[in-house]
Amino acid sequence: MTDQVREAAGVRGTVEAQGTADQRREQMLRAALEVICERGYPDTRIADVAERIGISPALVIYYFKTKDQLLTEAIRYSEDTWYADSQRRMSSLPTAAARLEEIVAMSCLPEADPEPHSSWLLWLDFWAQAARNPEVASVRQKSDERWREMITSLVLAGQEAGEFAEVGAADFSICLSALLDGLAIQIALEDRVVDPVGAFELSMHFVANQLGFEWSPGRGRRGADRKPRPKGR
Amino acid sequence: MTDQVREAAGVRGTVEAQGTADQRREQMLRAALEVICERGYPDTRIADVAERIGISPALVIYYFKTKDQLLTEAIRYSEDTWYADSQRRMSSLPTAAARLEEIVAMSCLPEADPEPHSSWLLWLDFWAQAARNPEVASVRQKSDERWREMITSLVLAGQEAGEFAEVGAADFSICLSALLDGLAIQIALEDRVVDPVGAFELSMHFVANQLGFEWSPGRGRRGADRKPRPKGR
DNA sequence: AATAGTTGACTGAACGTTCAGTCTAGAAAC
DNA sequence: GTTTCTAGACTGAACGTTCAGTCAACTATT
Repeated sequence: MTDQVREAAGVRGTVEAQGTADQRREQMLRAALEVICERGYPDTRIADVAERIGISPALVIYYFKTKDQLLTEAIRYSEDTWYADSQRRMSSLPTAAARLEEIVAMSCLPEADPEPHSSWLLWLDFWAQAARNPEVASVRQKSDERWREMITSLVLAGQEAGEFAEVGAADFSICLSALLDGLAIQIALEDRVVDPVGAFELSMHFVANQLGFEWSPGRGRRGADRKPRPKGR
Repeated sequence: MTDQVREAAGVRGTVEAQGTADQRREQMLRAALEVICERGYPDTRIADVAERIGISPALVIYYFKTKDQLLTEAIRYSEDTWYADSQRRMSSLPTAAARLEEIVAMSCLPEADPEPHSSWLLWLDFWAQAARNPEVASVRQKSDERWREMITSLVLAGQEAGEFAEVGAADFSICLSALLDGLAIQIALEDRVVDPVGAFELSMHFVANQLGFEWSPGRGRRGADRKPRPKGR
């Protein structure tokens, strides 16, 4: 886990004074995200973050003036990472339908998150925090807009290509993103009746139904019948 | 506000030693909910709750052994109140469609919440808390099951009455509740593009579309064009 | 009907802990 | 030799919880 850092640092030991500082920051941001996932946003202490990467708490304050800054930047970082990742995945897929499916999969299925953080729980804290912390609120607003725009333009592209029916793209994006958020809650909270795969298929049926194309669980994607996810926690 | 207590206590001054204690509890629970809405679950201090009703913090601990107990009971209380309220509303409506509409309205439109707490934000804290607090988690699980069962049985009833098309009631309830949760997030966070009325109509279109009945915004309900909700906060 | 005993609601002050942030000074880099 | 990075000790404040005791209202006793 700490090897990522060394790896990313390159083989050369020196020359990277400026690089090193940036790496330190990222290292802390990642650590912060891990702690937030485990303990929750409000219960995340700078001492936890420091301990996780074996440095002193004072150093965390040295890099981020305050705890709040560390945490809000961590959230921003997570947000950007996720978005970049989704862009990367989109770009390698041919049809609008496939891209939409990928988006839905990213929201429902665990698997290939950006690295080890399972991040689902992060959203819950993220939302709760956005309610009172203006900084976080603006990150969320932007993130949500980005997300909906992504869906919207995907739908429009699909419609131009003749893949999708002519429904209101804006309304559809609001609907789908809300549905995915709602399902994400259940998944994050490990609800007994809403498992990731079920949520994925439910969402895809909704999408296919609304946009008027055919979709069935099997397909090229490794989707439907994955390994029987670990049940208790 | 404090008059509720006197009112509920009845005109008689004495005899109510046992009643008084229960009222105190409820008074504290309500105060706790108010504070949670304002400051958020983790930042709610027992001193806040005490101050709000003009008592000493020690008294709060006297009634609830710990802060945690106060807060979890407050959530349970809120949950039960909401559920009871929804039941009450259901019972006075004739058709399954009308009841479903009422449910959707309760999830989207502010207006007639159980009293002053606008409670939307509560859900966000509720979910975030459920992620790590087992006590809260079990309250949420039950609450969600109740909620979905309510929808399910409503759908089944509507189908038997010939109001609705024959779709899978269980899947539909998962879908609708997720959609409503997702929209609730946007409403709570006052997202620029998802206002309560828009969310309500979006949901109803979804419902009507899925269940195959006609629905248009106007109707008997005072729904669509209400007073132009206060924008900033 | 006055007195003493009992109980439950309630408070103020204090304790103990936890934690974000500061301060000082040493080590490393340039 | 100055700047950057780092750690350890420390501080100040916030806050949950404890505790000893007050006050008022009943009950039982005489």
